[in-house]
Amino acid sequence: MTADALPKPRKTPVQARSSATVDAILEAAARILETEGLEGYTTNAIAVRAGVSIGSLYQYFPNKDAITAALVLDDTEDMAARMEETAQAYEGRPLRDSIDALIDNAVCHQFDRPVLARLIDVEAHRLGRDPRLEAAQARIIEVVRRQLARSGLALPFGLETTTEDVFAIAHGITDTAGMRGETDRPGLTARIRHAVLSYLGVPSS
Amino acid sequence: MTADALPKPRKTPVQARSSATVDAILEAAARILETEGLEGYTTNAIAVRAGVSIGSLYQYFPNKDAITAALVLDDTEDMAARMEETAQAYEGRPLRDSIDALIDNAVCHQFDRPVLARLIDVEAHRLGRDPRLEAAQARIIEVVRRQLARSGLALPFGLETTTEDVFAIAHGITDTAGMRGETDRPGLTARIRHAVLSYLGVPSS
DNA sequence: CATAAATATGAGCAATAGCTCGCATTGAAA
DNA sequence: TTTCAATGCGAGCTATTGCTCATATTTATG
Repeated sequence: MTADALPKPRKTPVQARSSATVDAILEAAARILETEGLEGYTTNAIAVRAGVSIGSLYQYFPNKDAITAALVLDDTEDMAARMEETAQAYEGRPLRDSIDALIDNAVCHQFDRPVLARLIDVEAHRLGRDPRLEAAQARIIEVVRRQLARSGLALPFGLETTTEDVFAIAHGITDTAGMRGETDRPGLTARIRHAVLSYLGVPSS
Repeated sequence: MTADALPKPRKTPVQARSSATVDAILEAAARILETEGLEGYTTNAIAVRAGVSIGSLYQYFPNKDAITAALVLDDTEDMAARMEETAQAYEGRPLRDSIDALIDNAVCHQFDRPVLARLIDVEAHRLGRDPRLEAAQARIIEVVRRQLARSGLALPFGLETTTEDVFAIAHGITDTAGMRGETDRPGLTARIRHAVLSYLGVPSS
């Protein structure tokens, strides 16, 4: 018997094949959420689609919610990284260009997997607060807040509220379009840009 | 044995007490969704909170989804009725006033029970198409579409798309605010009005 | 090769969900 | 009052789900 008698924490992959197992599990979980919805989202189904036994799944995730939480965290951190890269790439350029690029990021992220994005959102709220997730979310918000702060615009409702509303507007339009199965991504981006820029009081191009 | 041997369809209330039972079930279902979320949303829990036996519940609803569907339909039809009343009450008045009133309706509807409103939305999508629900949704959309059509404005993206976006913008902002626990409803209404009016190209008041 | 840690397996358990069905009670019509 | 349909009841069946554990296989290391 080893020195550790705690049954709670699960193993962290150290060999290559176990990392592949974890990846396969998360990938399968995402695909099931996307294609079957919450109904078919069971641990056994995830294991089967991942080509992994149910026992292996539970060696790396203490419970089902941990899988979902990992999915949410990965998704959010990925988004944060993209937003930060985009903001840096467009540094010094006019506000309209950088906002365009950021919107394109958000649309790209949520538009080609709309069902998955929506369910991840729902589950994230159900799972409650998580420090790592909140940190990733804060990074995303910070990118936009900094853009607005540097813009010199007379913001309609203060920096915090305006930032929140810009996200809400973009999220609302993208979500609705995604659920309706719209396919015209450039058109969608144009609509969001118009909504955001007019909200900010930037004259339309 | 009666002439009808089909076990599928359930009874429709004809006496007063059974109508009360159905109401209690729907009320309990809504409250559980609101306070416990989808986790605690079980048929047995609904029956207990309604003060009704599980057997009675299944005399009026063929399955669990039928309860949810009734909840969604009631909610949507209620909203449709309010929107139509408001539109009629503000007929002839300037666009800004009627839009203000309609937004106030939507905010009022979704703001004081944000969790319930969100879950109803999620479930509505999961349940798929239903003619009666789509009819109620169409009534709501029609109210706004008519407002926009009569306004004489040069709409940014055509009548259909603009109507859809106006809803999406209002929905997005309200949803986010509701989930964050914001309590300043007049402020929220002002933000939505600004977002919608600026999107429509109406100069701010 | 020998050994032990890391990894993989899947039958099956405990808990719980949705739901049925036989029977009791209530209400209304005759 | 009698009668029967309408309504109400809840123990418990069936299916499924999250999850465990004893065991087998693979890999790293010396």
